[in-house]
Amino acid sequence: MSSKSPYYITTAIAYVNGAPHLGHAYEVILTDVMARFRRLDGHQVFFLTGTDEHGEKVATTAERNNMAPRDFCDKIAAQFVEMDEILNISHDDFIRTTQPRHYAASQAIWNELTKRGDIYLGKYEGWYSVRDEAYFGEDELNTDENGKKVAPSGAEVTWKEEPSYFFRLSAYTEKLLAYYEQHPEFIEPDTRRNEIVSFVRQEGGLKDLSVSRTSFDWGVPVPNDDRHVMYVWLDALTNYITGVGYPDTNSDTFKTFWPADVHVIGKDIIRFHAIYWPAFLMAANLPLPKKIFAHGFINVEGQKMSKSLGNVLSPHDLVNAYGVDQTRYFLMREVPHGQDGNFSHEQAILRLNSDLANSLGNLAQRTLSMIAKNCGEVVPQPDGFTEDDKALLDLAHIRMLPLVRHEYDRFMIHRAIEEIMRVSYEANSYIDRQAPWGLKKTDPQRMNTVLYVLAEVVRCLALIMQPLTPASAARMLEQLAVAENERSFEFISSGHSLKPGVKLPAPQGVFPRMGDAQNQKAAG
RNA sequence: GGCGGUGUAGCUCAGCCGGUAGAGCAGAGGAAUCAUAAUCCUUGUGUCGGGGGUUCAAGUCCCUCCACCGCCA
Repeated sequence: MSSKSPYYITTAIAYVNGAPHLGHAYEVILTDVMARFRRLDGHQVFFLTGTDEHGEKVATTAERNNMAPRDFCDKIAAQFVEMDEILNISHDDFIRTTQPRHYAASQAIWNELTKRGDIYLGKYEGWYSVRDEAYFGEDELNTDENGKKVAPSGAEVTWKEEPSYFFRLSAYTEKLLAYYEQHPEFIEPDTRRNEIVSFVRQEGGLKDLSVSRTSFDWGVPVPNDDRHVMYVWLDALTNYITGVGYPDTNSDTFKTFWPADVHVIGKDIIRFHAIYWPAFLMAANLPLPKKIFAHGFINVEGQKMSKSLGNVLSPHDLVNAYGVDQTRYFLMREVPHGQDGNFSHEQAILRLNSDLANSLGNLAQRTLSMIAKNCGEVVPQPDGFTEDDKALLDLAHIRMLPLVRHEYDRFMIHRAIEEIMRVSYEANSYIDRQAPWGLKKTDPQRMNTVLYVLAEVVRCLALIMQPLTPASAARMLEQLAVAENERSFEFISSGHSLKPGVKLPAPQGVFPRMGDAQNQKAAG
């Protein structure tokens, strides 16, 4: 197809402890938008998402629901699969850590680490919190009102002692620091990298990491010692290589796609991805992913989403209220690169109306309906372009894509959207300046040219909107009679302009205005 | 407590290596009427968190203080 480099992008795999919420939706949409952009831009893309299903917490939750862990996981995993369908996610594979292929990969990497001498048997003892899935030092604990010891999170802790395998993380302190130094783009945004570097630089360096448990059995068995199951994070992180065929490092997928171009994750799990994962990979003698991108969280009406506040939004709520493409667009538009974003119904309506309905949707509609009424329902024949025409066409054909691509390269989707909207504004300004409705009587030839220019700009806008609003962009392209195999970004050029005389279907509005009805529905 | 970040128009944010502030939305006025009552044009006197310093010149560099956030302890 093209000589552009393959592109491997992943979401974090979702922990199946609970149902999908808006945060999961945001992450998978962000990743999907990036994956679609790269595909349309000529890259061979592999987009992996999935679910993380092991660990004591899942086992406990399953038990509380009177379900076997596996059945419980099946149930929740199905909800994530369903969410991806609803959100029109274009993943190439959906991995579950309970799949046989993943057991094979996890045990293989374990064996590699062992072979390398980086895993040894020791003993873990300390105060353990099931809820946090973590041990705490005596000095980290607080005392609650009943005089009981609790974790910093407030979770109950119990004294536990268990034999455990350890990963020699301490041996990687300097190697990791050197890697961060040599690859400043490895962790983004910068503020997250600063945090990681200062953590790794801590006095005494990194401590070895407990990587197995004997106190429960819901996990991948440790090879040659099945009293132990592997630590969930070692198991979970390995999904990124399982997905491309590990342990078969000679497979086509592995050779093509590893190392991954980017792991898209939430800022809360940066440490696992920016410290543990590269250390594991170094130990297994595998190349490291090129980038860890940590996104922020979505607040709702200015407040953190939380069950106790009762303001948890499900992806379904938004999709029902605004539509799939609108939900995708709003989240991408309103959450700046790596920062937290805010969702509010008022803002959603303002944004969706002003960007999608008023500017872009209306531009397409006014253009197409004038063509339908005045040009015999076919692409009009242009007749010589003026400077004004050329300026707008150049913007759409030549300048827009590089500007947008530059922002995508940096995960600045909100900025990319601004660049796209700028073109839409320019086109609306042009249409008023040229006033084709007035030319109808005075100069029909010129009217045809103006409408042709507009239709051509709408075509380019629809093409570049595809990653963000795939279904709506497709509808716009259908209305312009653009064939499905002519929708990649190489068609954003004057060389692939609309052919005059081609019959066009009846225009239909693509981005409806949101009114109070939607607001009510969403709030309820 | 340590490290890092943020604080710029009503709202969300841009402002690279210093040269006396910008964009979108919202608001106001006008034009137009092809279109989803959508569009276009015009319109922002903001102590750029406070104070001090360096400089001919500082959101933009230095110091300090305040507020908020993140990571670590």
